[in-house]
Amino acid sequence: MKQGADLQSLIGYQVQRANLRMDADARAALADHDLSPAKMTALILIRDNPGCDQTALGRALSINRSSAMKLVNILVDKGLIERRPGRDLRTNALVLLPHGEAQLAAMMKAMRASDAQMTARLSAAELRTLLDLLDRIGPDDTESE
Amino acid sequence: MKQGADLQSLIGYQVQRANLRMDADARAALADHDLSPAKMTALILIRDNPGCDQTALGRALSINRSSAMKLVNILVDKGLIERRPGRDLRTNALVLLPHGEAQLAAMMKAMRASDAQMTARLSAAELRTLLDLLDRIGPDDTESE
DNA sequence: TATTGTTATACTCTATAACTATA
DNA sequence: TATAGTTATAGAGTATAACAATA
Repeated sequence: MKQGADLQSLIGYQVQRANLRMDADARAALADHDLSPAKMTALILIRDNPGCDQTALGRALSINRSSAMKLVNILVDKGLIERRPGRDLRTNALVLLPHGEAQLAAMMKAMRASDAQMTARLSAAELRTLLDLLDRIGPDDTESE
Repeated sequence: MKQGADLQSLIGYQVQRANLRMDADARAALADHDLSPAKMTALILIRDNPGCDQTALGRALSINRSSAMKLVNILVDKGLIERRPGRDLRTNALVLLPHGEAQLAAMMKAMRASDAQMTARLSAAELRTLLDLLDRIGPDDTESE
């Protein structure tokens, strides 16, 4: 299939294509671990923010409370995290359990290998440049200045 | 929420974040047009490859025949494309209809504006660099040499 | 045998709306 | 009033498995 000039010139489309390639490889790398890349991200966020509540986790993952609820249920059912009493009687405090920590370590290893393999054709300097450019993608703020 | 070193160093994660930001803006830009970015991409591919069949379209979009079928049904129902007799009696030839062409033009305009707005903080040279780096993300081929 | 389209079914992820308890 | 969690329900998008027609 021909990919015309319209598609080639859209940055958003090319970012999406790159993301699809990386995500497919990451999913394959995690296939043995029974968790999607997004669920692994959730585990990392909970580990790095112990005691966070579900709503905050959802915000960090760009999903709403209800979706965060489902995600947390799955991780709890698998014995990877735990809900503990939170800072008031409404909130849960999420913590990573030892089992989750162990599984996360194994997944991170597979994920790093996938990441390195997919970016093997870029030098360290190019990777730094890429991260910088990606980070600067976002709404133009000139109107609010 | 803290975003620890593990996440910051994963290129795949940062590509995904950038993609999420651009996709959200693109969806908002297309909200009036009743078609997702992926469906707009399908229209572009059909326009640039008139007479292509559903399976080829699916391959270009990284979805299987069955999913392509559903997508094509939606575009046909909206009067944007048409199934015509293909190169043999098994295949359909997909073509963009005038109505689809008009809607695609309007969507491209909105999409280009969104794309430009989200990349406004990058210079033309930086955008070229970004496209080059993104294009080089993919499986390392060294073992097959 | 292989391929294209098609249909039925199911799964994942996400969202909305409403409810409860708490603040 | 506002917020956190919860539940029920629904929609989009995708996949698998099977079948018919055609190659």
